[in-house]
Amino acid sequence: MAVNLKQLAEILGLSQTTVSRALNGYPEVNAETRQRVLQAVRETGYRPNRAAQRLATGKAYSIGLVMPIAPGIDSDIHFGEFLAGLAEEAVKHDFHFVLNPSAPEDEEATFRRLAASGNVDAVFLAYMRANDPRIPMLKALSIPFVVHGRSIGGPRDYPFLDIDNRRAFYDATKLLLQLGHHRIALINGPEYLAFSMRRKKGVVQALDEWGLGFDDELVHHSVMADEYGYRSMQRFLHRPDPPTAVLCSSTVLALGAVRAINQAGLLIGHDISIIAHDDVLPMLKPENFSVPLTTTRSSLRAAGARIATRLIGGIVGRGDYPEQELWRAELIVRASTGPAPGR
Amino acid sequence: MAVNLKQLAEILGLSQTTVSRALNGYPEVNAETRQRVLQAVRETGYRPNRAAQRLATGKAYSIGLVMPIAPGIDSDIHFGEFLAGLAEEAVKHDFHFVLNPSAPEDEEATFRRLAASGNVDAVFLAYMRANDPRIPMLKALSIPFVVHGRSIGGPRDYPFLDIDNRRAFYDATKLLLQLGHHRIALINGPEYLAFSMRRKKGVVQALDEWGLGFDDELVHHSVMADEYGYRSMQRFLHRPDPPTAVLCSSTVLALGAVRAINQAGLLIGHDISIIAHDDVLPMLKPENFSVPLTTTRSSLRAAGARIATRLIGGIVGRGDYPEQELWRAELIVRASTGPAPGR
DNA sequence: GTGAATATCCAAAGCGCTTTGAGAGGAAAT
DNA sequence: ATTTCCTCTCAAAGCGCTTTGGATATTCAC
Repeated sequence: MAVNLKQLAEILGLSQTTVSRALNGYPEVNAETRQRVLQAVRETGYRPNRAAQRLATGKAYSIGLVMPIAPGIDSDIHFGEFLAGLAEEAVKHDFHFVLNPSAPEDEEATFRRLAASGNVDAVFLAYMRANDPRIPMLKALSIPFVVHGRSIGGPRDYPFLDIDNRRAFYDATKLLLQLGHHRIALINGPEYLAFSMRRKKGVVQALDEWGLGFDDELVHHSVMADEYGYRSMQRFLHRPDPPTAVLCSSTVLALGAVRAINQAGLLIGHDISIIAHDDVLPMLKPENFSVPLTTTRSSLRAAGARIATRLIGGIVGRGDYPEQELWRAELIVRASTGPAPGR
Repeated sequence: MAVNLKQLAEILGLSQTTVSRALNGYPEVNAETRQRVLQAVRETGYRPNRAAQRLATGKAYSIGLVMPIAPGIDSDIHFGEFLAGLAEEAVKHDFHFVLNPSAPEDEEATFRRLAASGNVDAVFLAYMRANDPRIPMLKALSIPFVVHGRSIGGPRDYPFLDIDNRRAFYDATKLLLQLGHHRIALINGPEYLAFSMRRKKGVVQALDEWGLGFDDELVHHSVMADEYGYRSMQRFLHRPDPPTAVLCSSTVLALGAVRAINQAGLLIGHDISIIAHDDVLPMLKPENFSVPLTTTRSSLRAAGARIATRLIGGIVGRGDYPEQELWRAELIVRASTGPAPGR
C-alpha cells in the first residue's frame, strides 16, 4: 500500500531528484512544483523510508538516552514525566530512542559506546552534578547533546535547558519573608545535584538580603519521594524552635510534609506555610491538596518536549534554536501560605 | 575507522555474500571459513550497519513501547524498573525503541500508527485488564507482540510472560493460615488490572480451602504508592476487629503499611504479620525493612529482560522461545510473619 | 569413468533514499 | 545572432547490507 519515492515521482511525472529536493526544502525547485509535490504527498500518504534515509544520509534519526539506574534516581517519577515529554515530541518527527540503562560508574563507557556505535545522532543528559564530568566528555566525543539542567563550575559553553532554580526559590523565600516568616526550612532534593544546590542558594540569598542568616539545620536533602518529605517535616516539627514555613523541592515531597503537618495538628496556611516546586505532574496537582499549595511552577513535560525539539532541530538542520535557555518558574500563590503566626 | 562488509570481504579474500552468510549462520558455508570470518570480525571490530540491514531486510530492528500516561500508571516506579530490564537486553542486540506516550483512550490509534509506520517489528504490552481489547487488536494488526501479564477472559492464545500471581498470593495466604491467622487483609493494586484480580483470587481460594470466607471489607485497591499503603493500613487498624495479618501487592505499599503499623504501636511479626510481593526494586529491599519482610519474590527487571529476549529472538528468527511463560514467585520467609496473637 | 548430487563460493541485483554533475530551456547581456 | 547566466530538472552513482540464481569443485554411486 505504501508508496515510495520512485512511484511518487512517476505519478507526478517528475524525477526522484526533484521530488526529493522539493520535500527537503532545497531552493532550486519551483514553488509551484513544490506545491504539486506536497499535494501528492498528502493524497498518497507518502512517508519516506527511514532506513533508506539513514543509509543515504548517514544520520541515525535517533537520540540516545542513558537511563540512570542508581538507587534514588531510576525510581524517580519525575524521570517518567520528562521522558513522556521527550517521546511525545520525538514521535512526531519519527525519531527513535536508544535507551541505555547504566549505573553511574559505567556512564562514561556507555556514552563512548553510544557515540561510537553511530546509532544516535545526539544524546540527552540530565541529573547534573557539580563539575559534571559528562560535559567535557561529550564535548570530546564531539557528539551533539543537550542537557537538562546545568552543571555548577566547569565549562559554561554547552547547550542546556534549565529553569532558574535559584530565582524560583529566591522568589518563594522572599514571599515568605514578606509574610513575616523568619524560620524557614527547606526540604530539598539530593545534595549532590546541581538543581538542589541552586535552590538552596536562592533561599540563602533571600534570607541574606533580608538580614537573616541561614540555619543549616533547617535544610534536609533526600530523594524526592513523599516518605522523605514526611520524615523531614517530622524532624523539623520536633525541634524546640520549629520553622513557621517550609519550602519543598517537589510536590511529591510536599505530600509527605503535609501529612506530617496534619498529623501534628497544625493548620497549613495558618500555623505553618508551605511552598512547593511544582513540576506539573499530572497525578499530583497542587490545587487538589486539602489546602491548595502555593507553588513555583514549571512543566517538566514541556521541558522534555522542548529539549526533544532542539535535539531534533539540530540534527535535521532545520530551525535555529538558542543554545542555552533558562526558563523562569511562575510563583503561584494559593492557600498554603499565610502570615507568620503571632504577627 | 569502521570497516564495512566489502572491506572485510576483501581482507579475507572472500565475496561479500560468503562473509554475510557466515555471519548470519547460513548452513552453506564451510565451518573453517566461518571461523576465519569470525576471527577477522574480532580483529577489525566490524559491526554491520544497521541502517543497511534495515533497508535490505525490511526489518526495523526496533521494538515499540506505548507509554501509558494515565494518572497512577506513568508515575509507577515499577514501570521504570521493568523498562530498565527491557533496555538492558535490547541494547546488547543493538535494538532501538520507539516510545509512544499515549493516554489510554488513544491507545488503539497509537498502536495502529505504530504498526503502520513500519518502524517497529514488534510491540510490548503491559498493564493487562480483563478482556483487554488490545490483544485482539494486535492480533488483527498481525504485528508480533509479547505481553507482560495476562488478560482475564478473551482469547487465550497469545504470547505472554506472567508470574503466577494467584499462586503467589495463595501460598502467602496459606502460610498465614497455618500460622493461625484468620482475619487477613489485602492491600492490592488497582482493581481493574488483571494481576490484582488474580492476587485477590489466590487469597480467596486459600481462605476458602481453609473453610473461611473472605471479607470484602478487608481488601483495598489503589495505585501502588506508599501513601496508599499507609492509608489502607490505617483504615484496617481502626476497625473494631482489625486483621492480624496483611498482604501487600508491592513493597512500596508495604512501606506505607509498616509506617501505619509502627505508628499504631504494634509490633510487626508479633502483633501483626505482613507479607508483601517483592518486585526486587533496587531501592527498596525487603531485608532492609526495620523488621525484614516476608515476601513473594519475582524480579521485574528480569521479566523485562526476558521479554526483550523473546521479542528480539522472534524478530531475528533465532532461538526458539516458549510462547507463554508463567513464572512462579518464591515465598521467602523473614521476620515479618509470626503466629497469630493469642495462640 | 561418467552422471548426478553436494558442498562452497561468487557476481550482481536490489532495498529506497540523497546527492553529484550535467543538461535543457529561457531570459538577459553583448 | 551569439554568448552568458540563471532556473529548473534529470540520470545515475552511491550508502552497506541481504539474497537470488548460478558457477565451480568435490564426492558419491553405478
